[in-house]
Amino acid sequence: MSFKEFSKTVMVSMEDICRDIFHANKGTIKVKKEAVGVRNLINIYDATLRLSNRKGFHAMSLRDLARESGLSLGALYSYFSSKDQLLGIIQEQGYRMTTKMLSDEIKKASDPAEKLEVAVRTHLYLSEAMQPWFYFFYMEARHLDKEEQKKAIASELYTEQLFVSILDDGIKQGCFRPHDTVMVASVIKAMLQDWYLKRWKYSRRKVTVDDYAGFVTGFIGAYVNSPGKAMPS
Amino acid sequence: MSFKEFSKTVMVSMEDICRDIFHANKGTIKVKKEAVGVRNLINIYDATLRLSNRKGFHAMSLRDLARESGLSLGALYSYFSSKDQLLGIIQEQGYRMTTKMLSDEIKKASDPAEKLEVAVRTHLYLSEAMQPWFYFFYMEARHLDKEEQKKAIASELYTEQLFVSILDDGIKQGCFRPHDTVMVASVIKAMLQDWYLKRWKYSRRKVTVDDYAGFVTGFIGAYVNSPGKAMPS
DNA sequence: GTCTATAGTGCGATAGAC
DNA sequence: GTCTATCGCACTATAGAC
Repeated sequence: MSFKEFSKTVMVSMEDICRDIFHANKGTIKVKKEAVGVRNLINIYDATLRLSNRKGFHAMSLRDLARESGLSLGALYSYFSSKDQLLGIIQEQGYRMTTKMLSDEIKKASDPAEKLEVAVRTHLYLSEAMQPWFYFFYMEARHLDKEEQKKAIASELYTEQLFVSILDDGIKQGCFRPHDTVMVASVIKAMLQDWYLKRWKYSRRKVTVDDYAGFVTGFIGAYVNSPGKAMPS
Repeated sequence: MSFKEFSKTVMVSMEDICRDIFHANKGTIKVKKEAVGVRNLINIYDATLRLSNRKGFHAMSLRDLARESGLSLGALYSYFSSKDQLLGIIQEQGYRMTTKMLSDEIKKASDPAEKLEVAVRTHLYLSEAMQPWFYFFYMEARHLDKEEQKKAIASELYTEQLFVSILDDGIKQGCFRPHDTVMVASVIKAMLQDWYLKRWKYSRRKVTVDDYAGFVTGFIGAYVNSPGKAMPS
């Protein structure tokens, strides 16, 4: 599957995400009409990601946000109860959505080698389609309160664990050579994260997400695949 | 060379760094006595890194910094002319020092395979010895003004280029198989950065920097080394 | 060289009109 | 449901005593 195909089938629109959040946070969102609420949430989150990813969530003032989203300062408070809560809502919704989509896609594959490639591709495609969200998750995680930081860490470890399981299975079934699966999963995550953290670099070089996915898959394969068991000199 | 040996021979003390900065910024630093100046710079930068890495540079107030460094608000302004300048000083000095140390160490090695391993190890050891600095460079780069952001990008690309050159040489000399050296250098950087960005994870797992260096070297080797030219299934 | 006190600014959050 | 006006506070930066 290429990124283009992925976009058509799996693509979640900003509107879907915001509708989800709208219903999940009926307690704090004072606006009752879905059409109005969702439309404004789109504006608000969109503006938040744009401003935060430029200069940091903390450096973004609610006055900035009001201007960029087209709402007034007062109106913003109909959609969240404090600036910190705004941060929390965006983060938490993000984990829920991305971990779910990743697990769902992996289940579709059968043998470990295929699962590994699907997991890599899906993660990259997701982060490509939702780059501002992923960048935000990574860079703003430390501004969460203690309780929510735990969720961020859990999310990181959960994704990593998906890769560990695939690798362990592959070794058991003999299609991967034995290796330290936790370490390999760690560096796989590092490579996947580099894609959305350094987008400026890859864009400049005209490396597409499909190029990157192909390269990373091959790079991992050279280490884990069993056939040429020859170790480096 | 292990990290322990590296620490003894190459280790730069906080004091050396601060003495460098003290002399390089005589213009803005109002204190004239070196002993006093350097001692307080150590306190200030140490406190800045500690507070910033916990909750972000922007979220750290100068009142926080005064408390943590043991100086008064007024005294702080004898060591920098604005909060933004403090950020700039720490960043710029960091690039200067780290790129220099990295280049110097690489020059000592002869053949490409050895150079590659030395570059990986040196980068990891440096970031281990100065973890708060490296974390700070990465996370606060976007809060720099435009001029200084260019320097940050240049620094990232310079380090990457060191790896590209080593890989290109290795291919030319036949000890590495032909491959996309720019892409390989990119993911090498991603793996090196993961070490200081996710220290909590590796500490928790009791992975030492020597463990990580050995693993990463082997992981790269599986892809670039020529002997077992067998490509994955 | 370091302190305390404070000027001046811009923030998050709220109240109440429409 | 959205607006404008404003409160109280915390911030960066400076002035002037010691």
